[in-house]
Amino acid sequence: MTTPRRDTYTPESLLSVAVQVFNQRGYDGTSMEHLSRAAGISKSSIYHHVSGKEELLKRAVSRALDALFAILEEPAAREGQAVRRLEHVVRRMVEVLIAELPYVTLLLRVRGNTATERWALERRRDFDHRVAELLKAAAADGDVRPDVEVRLATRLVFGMINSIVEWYRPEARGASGREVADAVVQLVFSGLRRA
Amino acid sequence: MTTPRRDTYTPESLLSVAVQVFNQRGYDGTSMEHLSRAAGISKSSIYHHVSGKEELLKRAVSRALDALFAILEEPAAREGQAVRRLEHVVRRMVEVLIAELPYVTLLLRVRGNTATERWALERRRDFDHRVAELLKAAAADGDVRPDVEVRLATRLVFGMINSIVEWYRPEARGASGREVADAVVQLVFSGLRRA
DNA sequence: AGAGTAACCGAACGATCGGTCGGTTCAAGG
DNA sequence: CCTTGAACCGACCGATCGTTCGGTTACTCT
Repeated sequence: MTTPRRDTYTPESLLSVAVQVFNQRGYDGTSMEHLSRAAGISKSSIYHHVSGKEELLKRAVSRALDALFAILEEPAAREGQAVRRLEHVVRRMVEVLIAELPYVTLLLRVRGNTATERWALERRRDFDHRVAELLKAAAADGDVRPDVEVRLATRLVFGMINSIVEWYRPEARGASGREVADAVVQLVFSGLRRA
Repeated sequence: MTTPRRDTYTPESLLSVAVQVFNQRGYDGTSMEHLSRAAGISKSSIYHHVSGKEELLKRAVSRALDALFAILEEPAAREGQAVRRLEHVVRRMVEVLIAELPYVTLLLRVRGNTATERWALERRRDFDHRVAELLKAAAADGDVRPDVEVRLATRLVFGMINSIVEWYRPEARGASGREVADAVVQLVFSGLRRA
């Protein structure tokens, strides 16, 4: 059993600092100098823990993507009525987004300038399609209102959920993750579900 | 009457090129070299038309903000029932967002790294508050459902509307601006309005 | 105590950043 | 035709970018 040295950075703990700075300044707007100041170690020391700036980005968006894809593997997302599965996925998306807030925030802001960013965008599209198919299935069951296009509705619902990263702050106890998830489900489904 | 020389850049026509590149690569991820290549003139020539990179940003976000604030001055946004005024503002926000798509897109992505960006964020907050007060008034009238917090609902609705910039492409004729506006109003108000 | 090594540092690398400068091109107006 | 000035250019500026390197510190293990 290796006892960890005290007070020292691991790739993971360094990542949590870096992601905060990335979200505040933007990935491109963040220099390694910014990161070193925020971490309290020298610029060159960062390279002892990670291979460079892009590895930090890759680790961050991977964490977010893994958490999102895990939702689709949950039993409640795989079994039962499509509209029920959709509701579960929507609720869990909000919860995951809040639980992994800084990582998902960063994921939602990548623009595609580097190979890592383009890879992240591609995996995001995969996830979106998986959820869109759920909504399509619910529409085929006749469980959602037919007067709004499925494709359009999917995008608007994703927009509402993803926008949470723009204002939710866990430290300011305005609303818990569950309360936000309830509100989103209310708003989305009282608008979507047939009256 | 001064006849304009043909084929030459004005600050405005240069801006429309620059905003496209800003939106594709991100403001910080865009160098003057990128802009010059996209505009087809040399880097130094850009400085003949505008004072620098930040002026391009300022012009772009100003255009977006002016268009948004103009909505609040429209008669239908100032007179009548609060819930009616709110519906008008929501619909017009979608229309303005689509009409001025690249400029609003850039506005919604500023992070606050420069003075111009912080100024834009401040004006955005002002606008948000003006709309939030409309929703609050509609709630006081008893015209929106009481089981979702006004503050929370405002943010989620803004999130849905603003997310349009992430996927709407005018060239691909999927849905017209009016169709999108209709869908948003349907989704927002069939969830908001008391049954 | 001595060896091994994780953690860290300052200095410097070539590249690129936003921006400046002196000068050239070219079409309009007298 | 000749002057004028808008439009444009290549070369260059100091600063900063992400990254590398040689070396030092400090802790663990024997």
